[in-house]
Amino acid sequence: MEIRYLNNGAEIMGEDIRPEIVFDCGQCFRFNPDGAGYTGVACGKVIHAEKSENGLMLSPCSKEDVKNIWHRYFDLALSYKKIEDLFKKDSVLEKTIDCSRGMRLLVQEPFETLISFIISANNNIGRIKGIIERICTLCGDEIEHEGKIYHSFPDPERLSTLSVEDLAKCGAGYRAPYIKQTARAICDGFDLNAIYKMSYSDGKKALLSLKGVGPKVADCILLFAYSKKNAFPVDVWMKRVLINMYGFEPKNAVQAENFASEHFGDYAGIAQQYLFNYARRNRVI
DNA sequence: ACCCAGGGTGACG
DNA sequence: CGTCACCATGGG
Repeated sequence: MEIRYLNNGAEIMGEDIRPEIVFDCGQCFRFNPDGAGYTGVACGKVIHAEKSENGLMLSPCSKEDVKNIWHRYFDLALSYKKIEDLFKKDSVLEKTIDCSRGMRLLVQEPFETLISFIISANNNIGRIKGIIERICTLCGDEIEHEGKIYHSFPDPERLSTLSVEDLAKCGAGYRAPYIKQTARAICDGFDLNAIYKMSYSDGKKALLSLKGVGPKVADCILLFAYSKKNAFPVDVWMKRVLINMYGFEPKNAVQAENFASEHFGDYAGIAQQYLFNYARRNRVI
């Protein structure tokens, strides 16, 4: 992996990273197609990512931004080439590689991931994005980018200024009180940073104590914010994958962590994302 | 009108 | 421990 710095951007080379896969696979909700690439807000900054001749161009992006933010956010220390080679050994997973090539699990901020996946419950990705956007517009910080105003995801204190009614108006529905209560719990001292150091199962136990967080949402947070790659979230799409592609009985296709760790090893969570992406894009039913 | 979406909660056995 | 009705919302 090599990085070339230009006037206003940084070009990531040596890893096949495809914005339309990374930003439209259901792991994050704040990026949208823009020109030849995607623009979104993460870590309090607006960033545009698009495929370049030699790799992935990030802009605006200084050398310091790469060092302090994007190297971590895009998990650039991890090469996906060997991982894809491993995936080829599984005949089902092998089928997902073509349509998921260029995938990369992001390392997102815990609070944003927590609230976003509370909203995700029994919801679809389009609506989830809309709800989050309206919440950010209400109480996030304004960020100007190329003449447009974007909004950061609010911190726990700012989100707590919204009432349950405000959240409901954003479209959160019955999840509004869950968001309110969980934001309050973080303000009152629930330590999201402590989970970085916890094992997968201890982290899951901690997250499950928060309102609106069940097993699946906890797995998403552990995978997408804390990089716990043994997390294996099972939603309706993954149930279909487990039943139709791996021969699960429907009643057993709820929790599959043990199967995943035995079957996919250290990269179970990444395998999950390849499978999820494949199922959604090919309408596997 | 009905069904579905990156499910969780609370009640009841 | 497992099961299950119920939960807002909007697009297909």
